[in-house]
Amino acid sequence: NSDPSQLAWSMGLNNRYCVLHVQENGALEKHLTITASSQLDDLDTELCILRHDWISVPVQPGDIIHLEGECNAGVWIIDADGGYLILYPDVLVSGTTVSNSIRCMRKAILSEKFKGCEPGLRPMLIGTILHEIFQKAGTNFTQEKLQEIAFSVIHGPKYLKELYQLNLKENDIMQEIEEYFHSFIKWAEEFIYKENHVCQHNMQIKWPGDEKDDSWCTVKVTEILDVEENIWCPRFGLKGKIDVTAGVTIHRRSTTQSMIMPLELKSGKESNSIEHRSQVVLYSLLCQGRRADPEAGFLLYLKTGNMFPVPGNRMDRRELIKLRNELAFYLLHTVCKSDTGKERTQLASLPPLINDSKACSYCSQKQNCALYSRAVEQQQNHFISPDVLAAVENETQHLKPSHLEYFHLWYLMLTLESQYKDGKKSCRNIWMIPAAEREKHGDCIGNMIRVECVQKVSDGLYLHCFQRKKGSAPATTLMIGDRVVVSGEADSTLLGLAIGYVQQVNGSKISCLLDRNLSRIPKDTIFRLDHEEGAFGTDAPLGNLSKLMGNSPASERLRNLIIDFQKPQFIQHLSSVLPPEAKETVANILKGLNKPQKQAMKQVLLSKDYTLIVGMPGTGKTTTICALVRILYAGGFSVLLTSFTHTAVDNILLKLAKFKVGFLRLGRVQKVHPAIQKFTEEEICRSKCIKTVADLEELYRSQPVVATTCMGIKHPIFTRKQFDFCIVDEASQISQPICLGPLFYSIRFVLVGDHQQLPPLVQNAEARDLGMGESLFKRLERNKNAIVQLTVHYCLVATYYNNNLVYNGKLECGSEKVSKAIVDLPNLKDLKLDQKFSSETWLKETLDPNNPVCFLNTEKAGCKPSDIGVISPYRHQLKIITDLMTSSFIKNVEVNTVDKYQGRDKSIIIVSFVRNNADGNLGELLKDWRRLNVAITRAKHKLIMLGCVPSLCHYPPLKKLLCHLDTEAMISFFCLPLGACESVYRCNLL
DNA sequence: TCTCTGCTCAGAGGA
Repeated sequence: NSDPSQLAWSMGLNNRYCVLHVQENGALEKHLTITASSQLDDLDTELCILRHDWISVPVQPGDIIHLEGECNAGVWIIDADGGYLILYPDVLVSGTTVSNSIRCMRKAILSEKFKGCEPGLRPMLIGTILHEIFQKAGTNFTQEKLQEIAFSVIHGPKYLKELYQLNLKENDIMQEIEEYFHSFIKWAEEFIYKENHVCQHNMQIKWPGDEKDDSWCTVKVTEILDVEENIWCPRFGLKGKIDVTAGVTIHRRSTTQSMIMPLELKSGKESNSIEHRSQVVLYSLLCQGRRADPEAGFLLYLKTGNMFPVPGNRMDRRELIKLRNELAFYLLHTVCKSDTGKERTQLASLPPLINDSKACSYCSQKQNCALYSRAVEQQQNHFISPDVLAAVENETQHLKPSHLEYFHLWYLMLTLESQYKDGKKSCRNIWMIPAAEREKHGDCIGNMIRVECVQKVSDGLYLHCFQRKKGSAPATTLMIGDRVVVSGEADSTLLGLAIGYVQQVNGSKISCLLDRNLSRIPKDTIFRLDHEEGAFGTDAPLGNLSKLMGNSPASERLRNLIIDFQKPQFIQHLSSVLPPEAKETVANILKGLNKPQKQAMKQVLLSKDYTLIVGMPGTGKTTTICALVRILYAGGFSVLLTSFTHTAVDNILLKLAKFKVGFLRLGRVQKVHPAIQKFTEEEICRSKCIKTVADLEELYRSQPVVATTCMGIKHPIFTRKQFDFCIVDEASQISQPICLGPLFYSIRFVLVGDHQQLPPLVQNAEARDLGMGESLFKRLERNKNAIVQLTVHYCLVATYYNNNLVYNGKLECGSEKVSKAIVDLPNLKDLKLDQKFSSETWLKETLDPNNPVCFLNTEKAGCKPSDIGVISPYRHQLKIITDLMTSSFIKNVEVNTVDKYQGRDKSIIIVSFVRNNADGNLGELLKDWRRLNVAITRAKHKLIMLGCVPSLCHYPPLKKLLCHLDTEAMISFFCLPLGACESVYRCNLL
């Protein structure tokens, strides 16, 4: 518990404590022994007494809390009349989540877990657009102006995709929007302050702290200070966006008061419901993260133009904070360890089911609710009422026990894995760790001021430029394209001002594209830019899992194939698959392929369910996929092409672009390979001037080949388009719930991979033990009839050693030419090695094309291997190599990890094994034979390996490799002399 | 022990 962040802010406004001890004191009180010190042996403790219904706060020893109220002689009293306790204040809960939890806390938690599971609805889109029109109007509410704004918003690029998704045309909603305008204008006339205009509207407000009953006031909005203001408030553990932040004058009892208040817009029915009012109460709390307590806010119904004042009463605030505490508890305690600590971690129960058949029948989370209850909580279900149990059964009756088990296991593994990551990359670092401290790790840049003007790029996209106030910028990992959070430094009221991406890094200047315009913030404000790594979201995989459990034919089919291992079916004859007019084109494409590749094409065409293509290194996987897409395209089929990473997707597209196959690339342009960017949706829309839903529909309809990452399937195109085939490349590296995503949108699928290479990365040991590293590719491999193997390789080096070691001699050589291929080094003769190297024969030998595999033994030399190499298992090693290369002006040599090299190759590869010690300690990374396999199969013509032979021999697979190379006399071993390191990376100059 | 890619977000209404 020496976490320095616990100490920060423990005094003053942010009374942050660690709970040491909890004592129930009868039914009326709970006593917490608390300390503001991080030193647990420190006796500096205080007492916090919880009374009344605060007793129910689920606080435990070890918890971090924040206290509001008064402390007298080391004693805090939190009761119905005074004080608040905020549990886990660093867990920021959004305002809507809290107000959603009023009726059903279980639903609020489920909505957090299964974000984005709910389909977009028409009233929601109308609501969003109305918000934007209102916010853009500022204080100019005339019919003409509103009409003009509405037209540009509806016909602008922002909502085009959403209109497509809901199958709406621009005119369909324009009319509905216009119906609101007279209410907008009515509101403006009543409330917006104008000179020489007597505003006569009065309203009744019972102000917090008013002793008398209601009092009448006149309310005028004098200024719109901000729209969509983003506030993070660790004081109350809340976050949210405020529709409109308004300067308001309130005239009552002959005094006039000016305040900054939140205004919440609602476009639906004028319900004045508890949820709506609660949202405003929460925003009045949230505002205190940035300015003085507004004590109240307003609820404005756009349909009628009526505005209601919502005071932030103590009672309402107290109840909402208690709800927030409970939510934070459930969000944090997702698993429970058994008492013995030896048993498996279990998933915790969610908040209990409510017994309200009407509310439940409308609930958007009812399927997930029932699913979790059946699959996870079944043991604890015995105290549920029979009718609720019946509803749960009914909602999940289409699922077999095997399906519930699959859901349970994956939910648990995903939870374990996300917990592991949450600790390190939490956004709380922004307010808990000073910028200077975070700078040391390269995660942040502080002491920045804004320079130059803010440029509006488009709606909600503003280019800002920051510069270090004094001196140069520190070494940072911040790179172009990284997500950053901009906050005020040393000013806790300016947390999370804007979020965006790094556009350019130029010495001490950094430009960022941000979601908000910061030009209104005082010029001398000092900012910090924090790198937002973003916790690995479980929402995408959980969403896919939830969908897999859905009661639809597509989900049922995938459940049968994936969970129950139903045998994939194939039809008998090709003749019925391809239209006659495509046969010639297909035959031509097939001509360029070898036998197993042709077999793969055939198998895919004959498949009714799925095909697995095992592509061992150098067997032309990319070529095969490319040919497959061309054949399917020629046959008139639509194809969805995906992989986990952008790089892998573009790898195939680069090859495909050479043929006459058009395709649509989805995804953020900055992440796409420059040569492929012209195929992205954004670029096509720009070049073809696509501005209407009809045009967009035509674009989507006209593209039979669509390529994106597995995570890119949230795109609207997938709500309306089905594909004949889905191809997933590098499938052996993708975890099951992610790989599932694209499969919902096609009739058949093809997984391409090689399970002898690296599996999906899993960090949590328990999740790994439970099988989280098993890819869908691996899982389905038990159905042998679905597998085709590409066995003819086009990579010389692979044959030399790897074949017999890993693939049991299955690989055969593609051609005579391949087996004799050597690297072409035309300038080798002319290469004038430095004087000091001329006598060193090892370098010449290493470069000799007739020595295709070399092992440079560093044992005798005692040289630091950290000076050499292109591929290495270790990041640190790569950093050192990169720095050395930069200082010697060697450019364009790709230095990367083994993991990142998977799926790619180069003519010459230098592998640096690094490990060199006497005790045989190899570390975990090199122990994975699959990583070794990847490392040594990346070279097409020449492989140079560097390592300490005696050290590496401690590791069986590597020893086997070395012995094999030795006995077959396929390898050239060289011992390095002292100081030879530098010259080795000079090889790359060739 | 040291391998890391994807993702805006919070809130848009309904009953």
